[in-house]
Amino acid sequence: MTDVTQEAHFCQACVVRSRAICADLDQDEIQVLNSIGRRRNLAAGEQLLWEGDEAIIVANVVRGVLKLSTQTSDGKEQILGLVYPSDFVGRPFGQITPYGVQALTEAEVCIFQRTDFDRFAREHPRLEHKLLERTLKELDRTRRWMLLLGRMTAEQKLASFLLETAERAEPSSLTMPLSRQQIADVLGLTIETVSRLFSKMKMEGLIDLQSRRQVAILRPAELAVRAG
Amino acid sequence: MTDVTQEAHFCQACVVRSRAICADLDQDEIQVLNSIGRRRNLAAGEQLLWEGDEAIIVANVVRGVLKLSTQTSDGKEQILGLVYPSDFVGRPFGQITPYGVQALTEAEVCIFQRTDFDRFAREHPRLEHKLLERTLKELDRTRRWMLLLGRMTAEQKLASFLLETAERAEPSSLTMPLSRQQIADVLGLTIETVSRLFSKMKMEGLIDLQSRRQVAILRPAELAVRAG
DNA sequence: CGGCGTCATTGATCTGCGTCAACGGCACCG
DNA sequence: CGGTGCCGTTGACGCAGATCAATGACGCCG
Repeated sequence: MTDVTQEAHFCQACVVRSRAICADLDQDEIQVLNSIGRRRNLAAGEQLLWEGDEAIIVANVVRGVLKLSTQTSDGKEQILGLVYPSDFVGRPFGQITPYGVQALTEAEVCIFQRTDFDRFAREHPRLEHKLLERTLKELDRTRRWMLLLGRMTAEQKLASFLLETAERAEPSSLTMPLSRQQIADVLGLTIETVSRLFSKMKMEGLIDLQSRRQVAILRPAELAVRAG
Repeated sequence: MTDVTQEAHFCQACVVRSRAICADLDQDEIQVLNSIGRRRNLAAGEQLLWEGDEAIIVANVVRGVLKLSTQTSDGKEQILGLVYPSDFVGRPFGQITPYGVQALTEAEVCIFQRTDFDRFAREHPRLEHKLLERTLKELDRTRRWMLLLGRMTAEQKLASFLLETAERAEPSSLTMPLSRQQIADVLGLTIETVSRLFSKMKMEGLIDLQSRRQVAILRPAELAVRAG
């Protein structure tokens, strides 16, 4: 077996193959894509891309959770997006990475040189179409988040966040990939406010906190009411 | 002359032709696109799309300014984006319009049935590519806006907004397409806070207010400092 | 097991912005 | 010209959430 076939084989066994942008590609195309990509493991906390750097690479997420984030000149952070397995990160067709990308958990990504990826994409309309649909969805999600940031109270923000996070995870008891500070950075709040709200919601029986990262949603309907 | 050629002729004379997503299309393609689109004038305040409706149409903006907006269950509005000539509006490849679209000024748009447009786009990779690049840029812009909404003070927000609006318009004296309330809805503030900040900035000599809609930026550098 | 560092919780206080209310200015219209 | 209505401005006040500060709960490592 050559290296390429080995890698192609690897690609076919890829756990996110059917959900990622590569889903529609045929056998030959996958092999080409494979030859320009490579796997990389990231430790929790490891930075994949730095805001403002040249946009050298793009990637598919295979395992783990990453965050996209930026900060104000005085250092306050805002998380712009969370990225889960099968999601795509990076800025194709752009010179500059407009936000930082960092692993929140141990993670695995499938990396491409941006220029290689751009060329491949332009030659494969089906891939570009997938990427377009994904980008449009991401834009919708981001705009919903804007409503949250601009017009919701702290309680509405946290309730919305918990419900959305729960959707991503297995039923009932969910393990938060985010620390309190990171949740605050997602919602445009401070860590103290987030912590107080967790305590309040626990006291009111909406949620249970088995440990700091283990949250159980006890009354989703009531939580939805709080989310507004 | 048939209707089609007339319309094709019309398209070539289009003022946004070179900047809109149709820019890369050749003569024949333009004619096809033309045959499935039509012009429409909108009065200031007229609604083009309603949030939550079926996504029936998409459009290019030819003239005027439109807003994309949504609201919380208790009626507070958040403007999600402003759309200028040559920009694209609507949700291709989606079932539901995720936000309302309303003309802020008298406007002219070039409308397509979404299903027609989707089909055309899938058959014309160059158009899809344009649309992808545009969507990626819009996503970048939207994410920068998230930082503003989540982490900036009222003054930083307004200063940023004024600078960005000035970029869009002719040098020096700019005519705001937005009312005070709409500016507040863009920035996630109240009309009173916006009004107070305008007064404060005028008093400090940063801007001049010739009339309610006429703003002149006197000290852009200082404004940039305030924007953070 | 104990000491240390990190993260989270909780309390006390402050403040930026929202809320409520009154007023002012400009356009429009009879 | 004066009335009417909308939009914007300004002031007084209150509160949600930020800030400042202390304490608590874990995990880690020697």
